[in-house]
Amino acid sequence: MSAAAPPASASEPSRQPRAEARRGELLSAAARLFAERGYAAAGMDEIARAAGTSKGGLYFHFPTKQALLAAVVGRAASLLRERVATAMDEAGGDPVARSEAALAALFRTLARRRALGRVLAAEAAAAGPELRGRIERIEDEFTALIAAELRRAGELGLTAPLDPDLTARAWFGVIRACVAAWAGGRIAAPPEQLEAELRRLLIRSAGAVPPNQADRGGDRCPDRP
Amino acid sequence: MSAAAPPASASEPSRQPRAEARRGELLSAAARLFAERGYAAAGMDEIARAAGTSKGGLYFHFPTKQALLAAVVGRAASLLRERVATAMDEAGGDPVARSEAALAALFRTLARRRALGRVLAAEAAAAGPELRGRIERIEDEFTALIAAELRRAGELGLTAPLDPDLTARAWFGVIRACVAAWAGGRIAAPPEQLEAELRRLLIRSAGAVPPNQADRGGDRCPDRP
DNA sequence: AGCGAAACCGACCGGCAGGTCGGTTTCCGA
DNA sequence: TCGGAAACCGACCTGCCGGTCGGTTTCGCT
Repeated sequence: MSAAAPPASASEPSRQPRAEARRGELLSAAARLFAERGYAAAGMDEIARAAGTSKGGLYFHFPTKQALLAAVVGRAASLLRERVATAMDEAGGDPVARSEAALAALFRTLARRRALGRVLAAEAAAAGPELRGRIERIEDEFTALIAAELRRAGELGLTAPLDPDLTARAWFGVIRACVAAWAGGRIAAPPEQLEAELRRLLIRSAGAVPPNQADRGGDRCPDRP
Repeated sequence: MSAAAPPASASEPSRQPRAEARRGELLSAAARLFAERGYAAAGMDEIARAAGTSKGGLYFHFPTKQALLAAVVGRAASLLRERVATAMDEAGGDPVARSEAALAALFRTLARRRALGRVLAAEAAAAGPELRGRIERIEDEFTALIAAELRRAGELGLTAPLDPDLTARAWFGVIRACVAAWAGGRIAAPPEQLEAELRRLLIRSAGAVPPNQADRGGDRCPDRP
């Protein structure tokens, strides 16, 4: 990865970029099939076919099936990371607002691409302990991100007394469960409405002052009409 | 289950009861191995060995591997059903108390036998669509149970305005996520403390009056010191 | 054009695990 | 004691799927 690197001019679809693009297609197809039929049930041949290539072509890019799954997971994690970071950046400095933004970004990203959620939530666990460990690490990462905001919010007196880590974990669980139920058609509401409802629920669970009312001070009962 | 039933004297380990007992052992071993190594990775021979029997003996009781998993899931569901029903019964008539009790029973049962949770949460999804459907049905069942209480509580003015179904779903997700994290050693707190913290969190998320304060009337801010 | 490497193909292999089956043991009722 | 059925055993079979490999096409570069 040292000598052969071209000048990286973006408009030149030479060797490396082309491979990269194919790699992406393969990952998409793999994610879809892993989600639809499960890790074990999705065959390498099937995945290759679905991506418009062959088994050999697939094995040219990924040395093993586990590596393929790991790549799928890694890419999903990167996407989530990026979306969440952007959303938190745009939310400004208020920790409650930042938490809300992070959760919303998580929700939207997972809701938009249900395959991603399924793979992260279930399939990866069935592929051996090391993958399971990686998934847990990713979950811990986002949990810690939110917990940090919650801790700050608590110190500022913006929430009820609570355990930030546990609360963050709980929130993550809520997002996952609701996205899963919604993706499975077991919640009829449109995603925007769902998101709004969830936002209220989560904020309430922290006993938090909604960010747009924070300047009003200590009123802790925002939900009373 | 109609003609062949013996007089059911509990002290007679004749044919049927003996088989039933072995069946139970097989189910336990299967649950443990499915949880530990995953559905795909756990072999029938291995399961049989772990239960102190042989492959043939195992196949005498269960026609196929999927059937075995289905039985494991079914038994887990029965256990949960029973525990939750009992807890709700004992909680009396107050819908908030009943919800709390149901959640607590869910939490305790899942926390006590982590294998059960893993199988329900992850492994079953990897074993084909029909099993996945059954799991979803079970989840829906408990969700509906809690949603009904929440709806009643809402009508009685004991909660903030909320969507009962969504809230119940969210609660279920919280339980699952926290039990999973705790079972994985990623939450250090002892289960009792965890349970208490979760209880507070969930009640707060509904904007509910804690049941022991319900008679005091409309005060909706229980967490204020 | 033509060369070399990257990218791709698909027939084939080998092991593994789910499922089978004939035989054996265990147990109960008469 | 004995007959027969339920319960159990484990060697064997078989299809499937992850992985391999020699060959072929595509592409960039000069």
